[in-house]
This record gives sequence, C-alpha cells and structure tokens, in this order.
Amino acid sequence: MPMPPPTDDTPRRRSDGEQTHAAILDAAMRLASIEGLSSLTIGRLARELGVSKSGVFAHFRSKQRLQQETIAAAGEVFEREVFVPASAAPAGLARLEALCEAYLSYVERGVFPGGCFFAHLLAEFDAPDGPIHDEVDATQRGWLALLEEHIAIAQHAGDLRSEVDRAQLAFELYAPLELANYLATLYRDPSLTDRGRAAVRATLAAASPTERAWR
Amino acid sequence: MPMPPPTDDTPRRRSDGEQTHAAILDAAMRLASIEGLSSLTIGRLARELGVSKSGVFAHFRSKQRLQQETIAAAGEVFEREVFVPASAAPAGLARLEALCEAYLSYVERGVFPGGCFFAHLLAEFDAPDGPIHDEVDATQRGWLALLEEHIAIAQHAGDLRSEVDRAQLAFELYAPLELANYLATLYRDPSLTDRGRAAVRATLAAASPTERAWR
DNA sequence: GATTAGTTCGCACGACCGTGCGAGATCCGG
DNA sequence: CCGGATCTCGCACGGTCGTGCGAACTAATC
Repeated sequence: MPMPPPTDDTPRRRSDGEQTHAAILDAAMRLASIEGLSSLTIGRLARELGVSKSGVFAHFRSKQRLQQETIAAAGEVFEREVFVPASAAPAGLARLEALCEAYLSYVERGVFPGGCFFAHLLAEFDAPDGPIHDEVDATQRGWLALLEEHIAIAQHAGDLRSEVDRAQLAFELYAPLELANYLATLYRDPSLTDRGRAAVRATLAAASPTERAWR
Repeated sequence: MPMPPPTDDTPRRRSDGEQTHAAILDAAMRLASIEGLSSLTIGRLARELGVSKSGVFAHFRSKQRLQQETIAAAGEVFEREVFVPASAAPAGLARLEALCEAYLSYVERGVFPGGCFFAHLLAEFDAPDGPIHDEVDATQRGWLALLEEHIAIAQHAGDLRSEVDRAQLAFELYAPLELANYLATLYRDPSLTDRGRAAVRATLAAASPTERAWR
C-alpha cells in the first residue's frame, strides 16, 4: 500500500518535494541543536515527521549530505537572526555592540531549542574528525575575524584604544557570548544572557579611550 | 574457544578484574572527551581494548552505569589535576587565580585528548534529558559557586572591590576558561590558553581595589 | 584434588542504523 | 488521454547497538 492517498483533501501540489525538503531540514536543525549533529538520525527524523525512512533518505542521498545541508540551513537562520539585524548598525563600535546584542537576543529568544546551533557544533567537532570539522573551524574563525574587523574600524574611528590587541579583544567579547549560551540552555534560564550583556559592556568599557573603565 | 589462555607468559594475577575495570574507564574518558558521552559505545570500547563486548559489559551491568562511572572517574581526574594544585594557594584572591591557572594548565597539557571532559558534557547535555543532565547542572553550579566563594573571601580581605557582583565576576572568569578550552581543542593550538590567561588577568584587574584597571 | 568465586568468552536476541531498489501514486506537458 | 517526472512508499540487506546467558578458564581455599 504505497502512499495511502494523502487522506487530507488538499491534493498534492506542485513541487511538494521542496516543502518536504525544507520541513526535514527544519526538524533536523531542531534536533541537532538539542542532541548534536551526530545523533541526528534518518529514522528518527522520519518518525518525527510521520514519513517513511525512504521518504527522508531520498531527499539527501547520504547521511553526510543531510548533515551538510542541515549546517547550511542553520547558517541561513543564523545570518537572518544575527548578522542581518546587526547590519543595521554602522560599521565599527556600534556594529560590534550590535553583533553581541544580536547574538544574545538570538540565544534569549530560543531560535534553536537547544541553544546556538554552532556553539553545539563547536563542542561536538572539536576533535579533528572528518570534513565537518573543517567547516566548524572555518565558521569560528570567520566569526572571530568579523569581530576583529569591527574592532579595527572602531580603533581607526577613535572609539576604541588603538593599543588593545584586536584578537585578544575579540576573544574576550566572544567568551561571555558562548558561556551565556551554554548556561542559558543548561539552566533553562534566558536571563543568563544578562550576565553576558554586562560582561560585554565591561570589556568594551575597559577598551574605550575614555578611561571610565570600571563598572 | 572461550579465553585462549592469555598467550603472554604473565599469568592472570589477583584481582585482574579491577585492573580491567580501570582500563575500561580510562579508555571511556578518552573517548567521551573526544566524541561525547553519548557516542560512547560498549562495542567500540571492547574493540579498542581488544576484549569482547561481554567482557566490557560484565563490569557495568548497563550502559547507564558505564556512563555514570565514567563521569565519576573524570571527576576524580579533574579534582587531581585542577582542584588539588589550586588548593596549594591560600583561600581568596590567590586561590581564585590558582583555580583559573590550574584549569588553563589542565587544558594546555591535554589531560583529556578532546579538551575538558566536563565542558564537553556542558554542551552535550544542555537540553533537559535524563538523569545525567542533573549531574552536569550540579557540576557547573558547583564550579561557579566555588569561584564565588573565593571572590567573597577576597572581598573580605580587601583584595577585590566589595561592590562587584560576585556571581557576575564568577561568570566573567569562567567565560574565557571555557572558550580557551574549546578553541584550543578546535584549533589544536594550546597557546590559545594564553588568551584565556590575559582575559582572566584583565577581569581581575578591573575588579581590583587599586584602580590600575587597564591592560 | 575437589570446590568455589571471579573473570572473560562465544553466541543469540531484538532494535535501530544507513543504504538501496522497485513500485505505486500523483502531477504536468503534450 | 497518455507518457514522463516527481514523490513517497514498502521491503530487504548488512552492520552495530545494548543486553542476556551459559560455559570455559584461572586462582585461591579447603
């Protein structure tokens, strides 16, 4: 009995496959952000979507493709939820603050139910395994490079002291964002992001040219 | 052909089981720190140790017990590698610095090949699943509480300003430790821990009563 | 030397994994 | 109305998982 006619009245529409494809990736992102990309399972996805395993498998022709497409899809979500909002701010210090705030807001709003998708990947593929490791590596370097870029602009604009080490400051801004993400998810308490906000504020204040570098 | 007599000349010694038990936990910690506790597999452990699956399984009578004993064993390693060295410093600011330094050193020395075992758990069980989540939760709260405790002592001793929010400062100290761990493992570059050291130093300087709060 | 406790073995079970294949169901262009 | 595309299906495969069981072997005790 292959395909017990869709039962619901709406007949199969043009390009039903694209819809399914997107729905699968949606569920995959949700699952992977909670339990990790490697415990993403075709059978489980199928069950969750009320679809046969073959129905899922046919859309990606290997598990690896499924994983890669899931990462790509999550990348688009991240771009939409973090990069785009932050881009409203002018390049430099304002953009730097906007990036941090956009990240914390994205954690706070629970865009992914298991916390930041990429933070999860960072922890999961921290050991040098397979091709996904390189992708994660590049993602992290890109994020840090973006922060550094705006630090540099802020320095040239005189909004940050020019002696501060850019890579070090990027690290110090990123650190509280990550920890806020992990603890907010672990404790199920989005208010943890306020700790992140305070930390970012303090770090930027310490790097500001006006020496009001205390909380 | 069960048990092809141990082949090597050394005959089975008293309490061979305890040795095996410990060897299994050793391999389990190694594996779990790299690939996560949930991809810890009895079959894989057995293969890695050149032993039958039953030979592994018999020592723990369920997978859950294996996982719990692995966490406990890693806790002992952490205690030996971080808590004990730090305890040499007097309580308060010195202990606080010693704890951060001990953690970074433990990351740097690669005590676990996949980076800090507990940081991995923090990321892996950030979603509320099962009994292990509670254990991870408690571990993290304990670590933060320990930092807070020595912050309080340092404040009473006048080594840190008494107005600073203890929980916030603990968060700001923990954040660079975690990120240093993740990036050092991801980039295979232990020198990342120096970023963590600099961040800790800056954060403590900003909280110090003498206002030399710049890098 | 027989007994006993302890350790590891082979083997089997059901469940789930990723992957393939052929077959129906539906839709679209002719 | 017909023929190809497109989806999704059921089914089957080999592999690995966690878990049990009985048996073989060793070392220590009587």
